[in-house]
Amino acid sequence: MPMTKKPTGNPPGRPKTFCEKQALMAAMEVFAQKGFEGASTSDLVAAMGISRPSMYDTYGNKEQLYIRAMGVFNDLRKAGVEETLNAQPARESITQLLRNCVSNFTDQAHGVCFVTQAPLPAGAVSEATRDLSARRRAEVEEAIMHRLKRAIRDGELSASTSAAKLAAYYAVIIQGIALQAQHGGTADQLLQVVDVAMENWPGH
Amino acid sequence: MPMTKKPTGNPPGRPKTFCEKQALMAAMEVFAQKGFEGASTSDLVAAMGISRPSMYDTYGNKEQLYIRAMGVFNDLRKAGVEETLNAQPARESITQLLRNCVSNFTDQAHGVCFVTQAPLPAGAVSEATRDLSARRRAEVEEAIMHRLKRAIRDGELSASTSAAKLAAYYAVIIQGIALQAQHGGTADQLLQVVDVAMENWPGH
DNA sequence: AGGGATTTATACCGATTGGTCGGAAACCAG
DNA sequence: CTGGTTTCCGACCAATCGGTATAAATCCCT
Repeated sequence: MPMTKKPTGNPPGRPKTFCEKQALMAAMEVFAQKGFEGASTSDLVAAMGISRPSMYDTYGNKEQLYIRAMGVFNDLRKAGVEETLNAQPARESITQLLRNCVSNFTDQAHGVCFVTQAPLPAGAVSEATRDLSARRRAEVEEAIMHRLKRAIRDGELSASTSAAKLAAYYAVIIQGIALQAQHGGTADQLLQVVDVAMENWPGH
Repeated sequence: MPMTKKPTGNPPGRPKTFCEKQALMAAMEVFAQKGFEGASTSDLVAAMGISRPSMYDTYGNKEQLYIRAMGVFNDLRKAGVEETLNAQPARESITQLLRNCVSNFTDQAHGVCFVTQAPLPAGAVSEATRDLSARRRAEVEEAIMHRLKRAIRDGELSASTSAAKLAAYYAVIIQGIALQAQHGGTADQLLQVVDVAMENWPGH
C-alpha cells in the first residue's frame, strides 16, 4: 500500500500575505478622512499596505471597496449608537449620544466624511451606491426613533409625542454638529449647543 | 489745422466678448453644485461660455476663481439672511430664516456646496483660502447673534439669554438642514424639524 | 494704413487619475 | 519533480486633471 500525503486542507494556490479585514479597516480610515473622491487609489493601497493590483483582485474596484468600507463604518457606528441609546433612560442616553458625537467629530483622527459627505459626487458613483449610502445613513435616525418609541411605551414620554419628528430633529442636530466640527467648531462650543438642543425635551 | 479724431475713451486692445460678472455667476453655480474639487476647469469654462485660457487670463487660476465665486455666494447669502432677520420680531424672523433655508437647500437648482462642503480638501487649496472660507461661513452665525443681542436690548428676550450660545445652536440647525437636504431630506420633513427647533425659544 | 495693446482659441504640457497586463513567486496535490 | 492554481507586483494604459504657449483676431490711436 503506497503512502499518500495527508491533505493540509489549505486552499490551493499562493496564500494571501495580508489580512483582508485589516486592509479594509485601513481603507475605511482613508475614506472617512478624505471622502470618496479625495481618496485616490494610491492613497488607499499605501495605507492598506498592499499593491494596487492586489486591491483590485481582492475588492473589485474603488467603488466596491468604498461600499465595503462604508459597511464597516456604519456597522461600527450603528452598534455604538445603539449601545449608547440603551444604556440609560431616554433623555440621558440621547444627551450622551450627542456628546459622543461632539467628541468623535471634533477628534481629528476620527474621520467623519462618511457622515458629512454630500451625495457621493453624482457622476463618480453608481446610483445604487448613492441609495445604499442614504439608506445606511438613515439608520441613526431610525435607532433614535425606536428609542423614543420605547420611551413612550415605558411612560418616559407622553403618548402625544411624535417620535418621528423628534428623531428627525436630533438627526439634524447630529449632522449639524458633524459639519460644524469639520469646519473648525470646537468641542466646547458644540457641547453648549448640545445643552441648548436638549432643553426642548418634551415636558420641559 | 489738422483734424484729430476724438478719443473714444475705450481701453486699448481687443475688447472682452463676455461679461466678467455674468461668467462669475455661472462659475458660482457650478461650484455651488459640485464643490471645489468636483468642478473641473472644463465644467467651469463650459458653463461660463468662455475658453479655458480666457478664464485663466481673467481670474488667475481655479482657486482664485473659487474665491471670487465664494465671495459672490456669501455676499448674496449674507444680504438675504440679514434682510430676513430684520423684517420681523426676533422669534418670527429666525423661524423664517430656518424655513428659507429649508426651501433653498431642498431646491435642486440652488446648490449648497459652499455651505456643506468640508474644509476644502486640505491639500487642494491654500491655507489662506480655507481660512477665508471658514470666516465667511461664520458670518451667518454672527448675523444671528447680532439679531439676538438686539432682541435682548429691545426687551424681546430676557437679559439672561446667551446670544452666543443660541446663535451657535441655530447655526448648527442650519448646517444640519443643509446636509440632510443634500442627503435626500424633503422640505416637509425639514419644516417639521424647524418647528421642533423653534420650540425651545427662551421663555417657552 | 500701420503700430501697440489686448483677447481670442487651438493645441499642447507634465502630472495624476482609476484600472489592467503578464510574468515571477508561492502554495497545493499527485 | 510536474502541473494546476492562486497571489503578487512592476510596468503600463487611456483619460482627465490644472495650467500654458502661441499665433491669429480685434480693438485703439496716430
